[in-house]
Amino acid sequence: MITLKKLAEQLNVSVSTVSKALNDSSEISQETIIRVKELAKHYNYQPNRIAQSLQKSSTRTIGVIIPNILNRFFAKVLVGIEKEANTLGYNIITCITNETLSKEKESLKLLSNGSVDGFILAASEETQVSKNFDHISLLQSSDLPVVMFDRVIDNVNCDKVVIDDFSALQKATVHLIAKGRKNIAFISNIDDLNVGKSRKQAYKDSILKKYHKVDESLILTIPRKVNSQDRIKAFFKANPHIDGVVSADNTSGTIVLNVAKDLGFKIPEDLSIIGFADEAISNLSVPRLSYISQNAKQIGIAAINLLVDRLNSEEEKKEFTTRVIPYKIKNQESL
Amino acid sequence: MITLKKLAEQLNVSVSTVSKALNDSSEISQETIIRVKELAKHYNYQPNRIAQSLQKSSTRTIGVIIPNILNRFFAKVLVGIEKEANTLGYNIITCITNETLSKEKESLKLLSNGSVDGFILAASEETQVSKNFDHISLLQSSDLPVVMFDRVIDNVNCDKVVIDDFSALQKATVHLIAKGRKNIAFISNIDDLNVGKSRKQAYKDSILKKYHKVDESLILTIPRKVNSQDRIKAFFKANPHIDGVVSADNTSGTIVLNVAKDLGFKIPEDLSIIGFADEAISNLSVPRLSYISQNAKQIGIAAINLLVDRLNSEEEKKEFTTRVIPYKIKNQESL
DNA sequence: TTGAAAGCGCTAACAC
DNA sequence: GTGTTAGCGCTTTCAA
Repeated sequence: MITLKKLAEQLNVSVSTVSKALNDSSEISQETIIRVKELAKHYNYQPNRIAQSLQKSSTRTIGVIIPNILNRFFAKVLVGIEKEANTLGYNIITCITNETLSKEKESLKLLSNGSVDGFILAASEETQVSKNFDHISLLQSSDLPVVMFDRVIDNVNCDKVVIDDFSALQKATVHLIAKGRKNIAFISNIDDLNVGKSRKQAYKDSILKKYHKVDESLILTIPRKVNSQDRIKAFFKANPHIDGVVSADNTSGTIVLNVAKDLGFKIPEDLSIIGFADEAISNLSVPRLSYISQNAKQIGIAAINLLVDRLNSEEEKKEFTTRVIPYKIKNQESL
Repeated sequence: MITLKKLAEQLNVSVSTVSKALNDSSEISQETIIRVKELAKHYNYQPNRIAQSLQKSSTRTIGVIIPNILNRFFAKVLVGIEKEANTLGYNIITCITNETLSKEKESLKLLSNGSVDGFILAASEETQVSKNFDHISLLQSSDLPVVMFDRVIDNVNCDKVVIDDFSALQKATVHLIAKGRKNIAFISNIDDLNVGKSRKQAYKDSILKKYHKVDESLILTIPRKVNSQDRIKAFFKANPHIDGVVSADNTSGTIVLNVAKDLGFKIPEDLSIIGFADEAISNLSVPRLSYISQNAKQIGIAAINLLVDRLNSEEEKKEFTTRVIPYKIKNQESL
């Protein structure tokens, strides 16, 4: 590895001269600057990032803690974070908690030793269920800023990025009601999560408002890791009068569509379906699934920007903000 | 941030004593070790990783360069890498090239400045198409080891992890032939890639061997970013005599199944389908898609192990190895 | 215009 | 058993 010292030796100048020259310091003569830069280029010199980090006590690296990268939503958020981070001159270290509290704790601890300048985090399922947030609150005292997204925790004081889940589900449900659907089911495999609860409540409220009662038998909650297809098939066989479905998660909308079709439902004539998804998921079924788009990439971009803003703010203890990213309802084929 | 120095001041001993005590050096008395450790625990002392990295010139961080995290295969490989890396005491910095050569070059360059100890890399589409590999070969000279997986490049000399694509496709095709299928189509949205080419060739060879000629009109290659569903629908309308499909990628199998069903095909009676997928994808359709499983997580685990082995090998220039991870054909519902 | 020296936090060889 | 010192590669103050 080529270092300042080696360049300095070759040029018969001091290390500090080389350093200054490479940084275009006004202290150094043009001539020297050129000589130094030429040699540096010749050896393809890159300043050692670790040394810079130590010196500046700033790593320009962000820790991103995510529950599950196989969930397209999180994968997309990560894409947004990574891309925007790069343009801002940051790298990201990714930790996947696999929805466990222990890995979440460990990841925060392991990276809180100078490895990163801050965190972007979506809480794991286990964290939300167990209501154990000390490891996150504790970060406040280490002056490592945190931005939470999607899986945010009310009790933790930090910048946050969310979508308005409640309103999205309300709008989707009202959509189906407007189509004249009377037996609208709600299907979710994220009933443990805050977002899941909020989405369910929005569904219930909308149904209640229109039909004055909620039929609990039309609510299907599927635990993670259980085979959704079998559950959904049984659910439809038991409730053949269903004429609308609102899905609260990323996968069950597609499965509902295909299962119902297999059972003889015409879509959208007999059954309207809407789920959380994106274009690629929508494209997997015939007809294409109508969906609520969460603008996942935007969420990621907003998160990293909030974080970097805070890193750059002169410690002046800005108020924490919560940014709400707009959602969109897209594609009418299954409505 | 609490440092050795601060601990040393409080304890009225030297920094090196504290350092040695925390590392259980035999030079230090039990009594001191206990005193030091207690104070360290009290302050929740964590050694600064950046300082350690600088001192040891080893970061215990791996750069992972991936074309597209929204592709489930790569997401799964990443899960494998991340988990295994953590057990081995490594962090990973993830870069997503979005299938571009420029981002791939930039990522390698940016991380080759001491940020990481080595790389795990799957080449981008653009890299493979343009046959521009200098940025990868160049790493050899910087003693940063590389392990390539899946999208490997023959001309680059390094450790590699792959599956036997040729054999997998052969086996899948022969499977359909054995079911009596006579008009077997091949569908791929990865025709640009080496793996895509290899899979197509295996299909052709198998068909040729049995039926002595290949009907090129039964081969559908879809460029990335084009809407697969429309293409596949048109393809089936133009070729209603198709009775078998081998899909070379992660998504078209599901789309084929749903499109064909929508056009009136009974599956698997009228049409047998097999694709590259995993359980979750398979589960999205009715009947469930039969699939070739690439054991993506295993690929990731193998890659990080190869890399760490090389990092630990005493520079003795071990031969480069290529590990072939076994694939499996799973689920018979759509066959 | 250039160089010497200190220091970021840590480890390790070498004194004492 | 403990302390001193040097050094990892870099930036930056201060002196020349």
